[in-house]
Amino acid sequence: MLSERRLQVLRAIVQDYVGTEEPVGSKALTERHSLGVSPATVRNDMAALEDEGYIAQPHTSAGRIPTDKGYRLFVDKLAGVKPMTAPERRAIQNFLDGAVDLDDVVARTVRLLAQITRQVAVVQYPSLTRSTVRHVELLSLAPARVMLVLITDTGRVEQRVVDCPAPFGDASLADLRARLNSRVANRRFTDVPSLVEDLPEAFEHEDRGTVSTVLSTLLETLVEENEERLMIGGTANLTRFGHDFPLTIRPVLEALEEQVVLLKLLGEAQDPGVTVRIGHENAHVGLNSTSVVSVGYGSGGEAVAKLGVVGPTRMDYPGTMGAVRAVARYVGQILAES
Amino acid sequence: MLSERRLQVLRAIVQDYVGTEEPVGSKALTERHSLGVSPATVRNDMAALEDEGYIAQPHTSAGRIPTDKGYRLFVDKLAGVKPMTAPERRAIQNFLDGAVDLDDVVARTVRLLAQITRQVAVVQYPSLTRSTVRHVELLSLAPARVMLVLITDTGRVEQRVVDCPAPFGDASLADLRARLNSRVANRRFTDVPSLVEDLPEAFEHEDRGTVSTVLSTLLETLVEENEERLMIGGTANLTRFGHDFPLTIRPVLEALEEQVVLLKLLGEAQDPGVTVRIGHENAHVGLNSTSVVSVGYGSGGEAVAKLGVVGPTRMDYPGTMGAVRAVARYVGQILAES
DNA sequence: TGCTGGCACTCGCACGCGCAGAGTGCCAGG
DNA sequence: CCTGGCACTCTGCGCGTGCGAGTGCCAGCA
Repeated sequence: MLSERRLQVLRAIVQDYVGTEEPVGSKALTERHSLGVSPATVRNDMAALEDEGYIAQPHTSAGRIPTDKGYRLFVDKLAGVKPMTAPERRAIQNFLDGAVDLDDVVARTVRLLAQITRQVAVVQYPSLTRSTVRHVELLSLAPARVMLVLITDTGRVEQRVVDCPAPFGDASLADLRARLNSRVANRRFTDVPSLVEDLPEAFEHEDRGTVSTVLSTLLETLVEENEERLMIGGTANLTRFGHDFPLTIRPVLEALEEQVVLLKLLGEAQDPGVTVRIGHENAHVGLNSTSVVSVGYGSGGEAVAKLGVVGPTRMDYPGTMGAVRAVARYVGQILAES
Repeated sequence: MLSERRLQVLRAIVQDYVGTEEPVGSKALTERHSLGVSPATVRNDMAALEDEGYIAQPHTSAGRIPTDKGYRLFVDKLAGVKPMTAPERRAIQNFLDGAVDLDDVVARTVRLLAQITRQVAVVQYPSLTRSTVRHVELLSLAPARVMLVLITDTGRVEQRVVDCPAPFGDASLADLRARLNSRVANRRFTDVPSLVEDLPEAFEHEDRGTVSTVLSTLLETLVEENEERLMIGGTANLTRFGHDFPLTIRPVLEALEEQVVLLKLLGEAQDPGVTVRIGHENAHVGLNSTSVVSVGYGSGGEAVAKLGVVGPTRMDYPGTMGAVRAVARYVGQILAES
């Protein structure tokens, strides 16, 4: 167990390193933080912290930098979430209030997050699986061709063109539309399958094939998790990463383009609050030198999607966590209103 | 006017520089290209080319590199478009054929372009203004709230929520839907305003306000050019840019995030064929060290949107132009089929 | 007139060196 | 258990040097 002072030393190291981006030595520490002890004592503490794996020195006779483990301890025990100031909160709200539709909300959120955290922002579109159906619309494109439009409570719209096995009359179409909506409107996606199960039986024999086809397309759309989209922004902030560019930045850019990777990354974080994954805690190797700060957001009490930022492990965790949390909160509000 | 051989020398310089990324000297030139003359002669030619501003030397006693003007001449006069090979074309087609909807087509196109050209790919979504209306759908969300869904012939879907000045009955809604569609279905966006102008007059006085509101929202959606979206990919390829990273890459990333900038960039290119903008020909300063190769694509004979790549001025122009043209062609085919 | 080989010249770059500065570990004393 | 002192170890930086690539120019030749 580490003594209280040693924890303070670790905290000071993290803070200084985050600020200066340079390895921090014992002397500088005692000067900037009033620890009440001499550099020599701090050196002993640092040696102990290094033994425990919380800090490391890039090379002999350089200062120390925190390890992933050190950051982890810092985040868990040593630092709270720094709340946004009132003006900041107002600015967030104002900026998001201008959004006209879902795409715009997401786009603005990404910009905003990237701007306040000065890092790469990732915002997942409100997920289909957890939301409810607002409306299902069926349009006849051709005698045997129907367009299915699904509108969710978060304002998201998905459309699919369905090729029917047989021509389908407008009357039948209207019938199906009405029955479908009366059953599934305002129901959760997960409930839909059982709700429409017996729907084909209500139709003439000749129409049943088409109805089944439409229904299965609907169900596919509902569960199609890999259709989950996300938007990223602020990649230019990656240039503030470090000095050893190409090697650091490249895998990160590659990982960011793999939406699957990002979705998985966000999905893994199951905490109700802000989740932080530091360095090697990220499964994807390209992100081993980054930290991901994410949180769920949603229109009601429940989270329908995630958002977060990707930045260097050397980041301002309290500030970033505060920003992420605040933005998520306001996005949730916006979604609830619309 | 430059002699034939001097043009050949310029061509050789461009080709070598693109290949090696290093300033090319007179000796290396005569070795790699059979120009039939000695290095000394080539040196004289190079001096002439430099006087004319086609090439430059980074510092005295280094080889020459092409200037923007040199690339321009190369593209205009010295190099054709290198067509894709048959296997490459098949690969493109196969890859694009798997797409399930418009988003998927665009996403696949971006990946594909980025992969073949090894540069940053930009694909504009099929533009609203030039396409035609396939269907307009109206859904009642609440008594005085209507959702407007616009479906275009390219498969694009736009939706807007309209707050009505007065409650609007389901019968009126169905009426409006029917009238609207009979007038605008399969018409070009530009024709829509005049087609719906007198529509409110067909309704009861109490509904006219709502009808007007819905119509003006529809018109807004149609003309809302800034809603034009685009998708970019392959940003990781920026890391192959050069050695002096942060300075070069940062403004490019920033420019890429400014969709407005990119849209303007693509919009400026009005050529029917492949357009190349080299270095300082790009209005945006962040892109002064890049070249943009773009081309229009579309489902019919007419271009409905643009796509292209952004890369270093030192790029393989013939190959890139060939790839861009080929991809655009196949995307057009896919859109026409669906 | 235009091409060629030869030659002197100019730089940029990589290398090696030495020095200063920062930071450490250890130890003896309070 | 803390502190001041001391010897030690690195890294980064400035500097001078040598090398090599590449050039420009010139005189000779077809």
